Amino acid sequence: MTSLRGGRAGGSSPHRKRVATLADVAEIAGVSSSTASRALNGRGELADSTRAAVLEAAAQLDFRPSALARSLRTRTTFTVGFVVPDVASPFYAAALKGAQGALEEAGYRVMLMDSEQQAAGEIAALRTLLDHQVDGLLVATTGLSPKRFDEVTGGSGTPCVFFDSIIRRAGAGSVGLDNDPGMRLLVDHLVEHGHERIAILAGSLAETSGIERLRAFRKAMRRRGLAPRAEYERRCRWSVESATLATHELLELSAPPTAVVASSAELALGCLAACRERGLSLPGDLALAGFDDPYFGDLLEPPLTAVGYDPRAVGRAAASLLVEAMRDGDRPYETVTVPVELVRRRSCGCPG
Amino acid sequence: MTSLRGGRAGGSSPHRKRVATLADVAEIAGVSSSTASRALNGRGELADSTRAAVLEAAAQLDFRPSALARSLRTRTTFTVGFVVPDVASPFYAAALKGAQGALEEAGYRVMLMDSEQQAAGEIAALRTLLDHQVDGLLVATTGLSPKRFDEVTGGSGTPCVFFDSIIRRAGAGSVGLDNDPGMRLLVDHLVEHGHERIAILAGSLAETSGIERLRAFRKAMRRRGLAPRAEYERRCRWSVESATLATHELLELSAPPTAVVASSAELALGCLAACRERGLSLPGDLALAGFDDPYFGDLLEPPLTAVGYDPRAVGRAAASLLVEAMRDGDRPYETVTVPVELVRRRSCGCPG
DNA sequence: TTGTAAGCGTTATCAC
DNA sequence: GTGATAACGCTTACAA
Repeated sequence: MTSLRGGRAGGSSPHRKRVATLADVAEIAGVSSSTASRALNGRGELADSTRAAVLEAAAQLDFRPSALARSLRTRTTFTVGFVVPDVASPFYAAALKGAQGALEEAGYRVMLMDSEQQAAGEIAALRTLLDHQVDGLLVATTGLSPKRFDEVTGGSGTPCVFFDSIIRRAGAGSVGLDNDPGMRLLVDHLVEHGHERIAILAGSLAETSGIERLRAFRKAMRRRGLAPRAEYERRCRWSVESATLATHELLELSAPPTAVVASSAELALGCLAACRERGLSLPGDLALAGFDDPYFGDLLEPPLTAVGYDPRAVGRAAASLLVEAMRDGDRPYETVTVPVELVRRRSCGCPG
Repeated sequence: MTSLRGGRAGGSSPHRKRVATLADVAEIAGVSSSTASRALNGRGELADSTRAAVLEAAAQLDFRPSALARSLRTRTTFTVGFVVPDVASPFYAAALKGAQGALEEAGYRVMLMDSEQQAAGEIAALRTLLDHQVDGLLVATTGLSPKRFDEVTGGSGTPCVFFDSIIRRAGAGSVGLDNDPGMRLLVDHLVEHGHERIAILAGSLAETSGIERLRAFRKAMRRRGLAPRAEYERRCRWSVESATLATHELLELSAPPTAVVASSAELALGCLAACRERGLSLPGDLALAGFDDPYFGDLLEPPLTAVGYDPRAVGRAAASLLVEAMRDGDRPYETVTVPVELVRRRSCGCPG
């Protein structure tokens, strides 16, 4: 196959026929490039014959307009930036997929950046995206301060919609989850199973979902007459490993909890892993319920009781909000909340 | 908050200070824009004092060069296109993450497209990416013909590296998995557990991994003196649902298999789900082993025996190959194969 | 209905 | 060393 690459005159690839430009199309069609442009974009009135000629020339040359040149001129890229702490997380991957679909329908492409759960990464991502003149931003922040966020994006006026984790007083809208009711569902359910010593694997408190879920947990506990105990609140990074560690710590307490609530799918998985390492069986030795119902939640051992929601809907909603904001810069701030529901499976103590 | 948006002179956003351009920097520094450009890019020799002045002006204005304009001029975007059948699949999500890391290090950004497991989607994705003049392509093809692929990308000469699924005689390189040895590992192991009636949940045969794994399965069976039976070969789409269905069909055969090999994580999960629906218990009623070890494989019931590998390494390797190809267009075609290993857990019949 | 010309924000070539 | 000037490929007033 290397022999195929033999030809070398003019460029690295033998097949590279200099790609056609608008001027080429115009020339072949025998018109000026402005006319060609109009014909191709359906703007202005032109003679049917002219339009046909241009279209034919374009087809003949397999003309593809340069998105770069067009964007430079029109100051619109039809590209939106998507920033998440971790694309490999099932939640963000699904949200991305949902957003993709909605954006594509509206004619937008997505440029993806992974902040690696770090403020510095997020800032770099935003900078890059703005340098590329994205028309809008979809971000699940790792917890930037409003001030910092403004410093980075302030000048551009690029609309931004937050999802999952929000920056206050910033952006054109946000979509979040029903964190408070969700947590309450979890706690109430565990309490109904007779638990009182309930611990929480909380996520990073730099992020909205981390904070809100922890607060909601405390509130739900109090509402049930249960005092939240500091040693039962375990702050983790949003990773399986981090939760495994935290669960071990919890289980080594002199009065270990009888149930735990995990703030995310990763954290629930970590809890499961820790129990397996210790030879504990759920829900007998420890009951577990999580916020986030991963698509394989049903196939785990034990099947995971969790608060579920449609992660794609989150992405989709955020994308819709953004599209609206991009089309009309002066819309009021809008918030969407995606509903959640309790999925009872065995890990909490419910029958299989 | 709406009240904050009051100011209206000059634009939709009150804060939008017209972003600085190179010309602005040049003016403040008291030099021409060519000099400013050189100073900022460290090209050519210039007086230290001049460089300092330019740098200061740039800092003062918070100057950010327009990636668009630069790309238009230099014909390089430092962007690579990434095309996969389904971003939400854990494998592709992980591969993406791996590629991201490697590309970012080399100074590239990624533009992501989801082909939705369809040739049409893939073609559209490639077109869009090329319209944006990406410098390179990373694609897990859904099975385009070499001809079709060439028609779409041919003119551009843009280097392309395939991963997971390959198009023959196309692209600058590819990274795949050790499909043949992997399948053999799976089949041999099941045979050692005493199975003879082994079925396969094969993926789409339009894709390399689907075909190669099916072929490898047959080969491994024959090597063990077992004749592959047509009714034990079930072709699926790469989805949990599709595999659930196929498993039910398998189980309704008059002589159902005693073991099944799944060609991907999704397919293994589908098999698990079907068994659960039928109240069957693994590995007693049916043994299962899969190609692909999802990160939660250990926490399933039963824990999944599988051929595992590092999905991020796949992305990373593909990205490295691509970076090399982008830097030097005339490198010979290169292939990387990522090794696999058998992870014995309980679903095959091994002790927990 | 169509053409001319200016310009989007850079970098590259060539003088000075 | 530094500055004009001409692209890069497109859109869009403004003229004709």
